[in-house]
Amino acid sequence: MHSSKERKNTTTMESVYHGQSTQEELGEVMNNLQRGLNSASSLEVLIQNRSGSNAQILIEDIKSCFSRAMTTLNSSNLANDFLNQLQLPYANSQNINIHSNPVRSRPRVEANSQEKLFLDNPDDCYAWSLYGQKEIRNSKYPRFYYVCAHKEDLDCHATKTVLPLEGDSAIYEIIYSGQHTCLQFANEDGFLNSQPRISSNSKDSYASSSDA
DNA sequence: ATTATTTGACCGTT
DNA sequence: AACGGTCAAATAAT
Repeated sequence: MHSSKERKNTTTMESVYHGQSTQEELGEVMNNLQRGLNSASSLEVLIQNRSGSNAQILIEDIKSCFSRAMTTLNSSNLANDFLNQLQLPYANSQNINIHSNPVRSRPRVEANSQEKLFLDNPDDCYAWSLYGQKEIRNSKYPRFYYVCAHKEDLDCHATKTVLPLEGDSAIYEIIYSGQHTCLQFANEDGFLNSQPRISSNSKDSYASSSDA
């Protein structure tokens, strides 16, 4: 029926990495996040003394927002590069748990905002919709293809792929593509209900990927 | 019944 | 022709 065979940017999954990052901007973002977290924590202490339920909910919301924002940065090489260059006090934060990148030196290709990460957890704070999986030639596990869950309602075309890698510890190659245009709506009408809905794929689930 | 996941076909790229 | 990214029908889960 729907023969929407519009081939989009099936860009090659070479060593495509993020482009330039403005360190001032990123530093400001990180500082503001840090300030917000500190203020929220301080406010939480005050709220606990007064036991206000509504206020407590707001506090949780605030902390959730900061958490998601920091996770967003965590899902980007921007934060990693920045923290590696400048030793900020929150460089030891648990939110910055990017794994060492096993990829050798790569050319800095200014591609359309693709970022390849190697993380121990494929989850993030975005809502993704799984639209397919594919057996990959030299990989033991298939690659999972996600598009932002707000593609339809908010016309957000951010995508990501998750490829579990073999190894002693579970590491996932995660490639983010595109921008989350849905984020601009997040703070306007309150929530974006971007609850993480990614199925935490354990390797045992699809270990039966026998011969083709 | 609705939503999520699986699966294979389709098709562009290499 | 092989590979892999996308689509959508089939199936499973809730």
